[in-house]
Amino acid sequence: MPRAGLTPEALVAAAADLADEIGFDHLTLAVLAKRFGVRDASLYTHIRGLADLHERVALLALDEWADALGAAVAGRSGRAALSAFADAYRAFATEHPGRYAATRFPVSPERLAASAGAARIIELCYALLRGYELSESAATDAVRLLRSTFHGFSDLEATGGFTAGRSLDASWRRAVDALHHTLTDWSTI
Amino acid sequence: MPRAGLTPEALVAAAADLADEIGFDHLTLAVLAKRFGVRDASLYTHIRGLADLHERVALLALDEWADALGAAVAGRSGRAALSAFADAYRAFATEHPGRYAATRFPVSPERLAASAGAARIIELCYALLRGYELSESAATDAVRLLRSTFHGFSDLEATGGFTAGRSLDASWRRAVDALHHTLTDWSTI
DNA sequence: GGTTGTTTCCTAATATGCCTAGGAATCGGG
DNA sequence: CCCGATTCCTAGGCATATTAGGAAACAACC
Repeated sequence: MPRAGLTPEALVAAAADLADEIGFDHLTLAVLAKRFGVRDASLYTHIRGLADLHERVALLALDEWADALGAAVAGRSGRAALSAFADAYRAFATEHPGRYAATRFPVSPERLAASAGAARIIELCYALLRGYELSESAATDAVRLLRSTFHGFSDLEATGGFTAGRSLDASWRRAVDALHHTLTDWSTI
Repeated sequence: MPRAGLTPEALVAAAADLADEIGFDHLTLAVLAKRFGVRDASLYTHIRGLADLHERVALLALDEWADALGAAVAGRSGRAALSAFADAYRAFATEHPGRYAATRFPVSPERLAASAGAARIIELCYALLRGYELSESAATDAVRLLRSTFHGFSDLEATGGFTAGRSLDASWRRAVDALHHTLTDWSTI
């Protein structure tokens, strides 16, 4: 019987797709192995175990997400950049729910530092604020506010937390407008 | 050997405490049974299974949370009510991480409707906005914004998403101030 | 092309967790 | 005291994660 030709990269990519299909916490070694026509024990040649796979998927998702966010804000500034960033943020969460859930998985500090994704996203947030002229400590507060709003909305939307009949798109746009307004008036609040 | 005297209520209360200690997704029937000095199979007389336990803990947490939020806003209005609500929201999330995680567990619609907790929390959010004079659709957008910001901040804080050195309390206060400002200027944004 | 060493994948086995079936002990009402 | 109902138990099945060790495929070298 020929070999399946597994690699850590192929496993992680397939696991990320699988997570988007069935949910990050339903991601199991058995179903991942089945996707490659292989026994689950065979995966241990390429990954250390389930926890390792989870971390690798998280890092992959953070990288892909950073790419998407970076592309969205490229060539834009101020309100246009904020809006594009926000939409790319929410789009990633809704189109890749498994990957998005993975980004909240607690990755070990060493691996997180070794990978660029997470830091790039934070950096993009700070870059977003250049159009609003904030002090350093204000910028940290503002980045936390942006991330809280974006993450909270995306997470509540993904987990069915919003039940009112009104359009989620409309509420989202309103939230982004409100953030722009807040950032504009930051020093006078 | 005398009986352990289990009841669904005792099990759910202990499960909620356990979730706060070890995390909602590490909550297991084996460790819950051990806490009562009982075999895991014995729990099935009182609960239907793990999924049922998860739902019951979620409903308990929603009720307790609604109580805390209701007490915080009682007798206050406007900015003071918003601030008290926000602090009670975050305090619940940080002091009861397992219960807080449980509130995001997808409970079946029937049970959710049968219990008052979730609806009371949403209702409190709307009540919070009476001081700001918003139209009906605006109120829905505003409630979604409030919940997004509160949930996003609490969740990122709980999962270690904030790493900058600045005080989280200070950033939180700033976020609440920003929301007050947004609500005040809502119609002009 | 054959040989040899390495890597990949397999089978086998253990541990833990959820869950069901059926039996024994305990409790409470007569 | 006894009888019915309930509670808790043992035993077992199934799924998953994980380790150990063996066989087959691959690759490099003669």
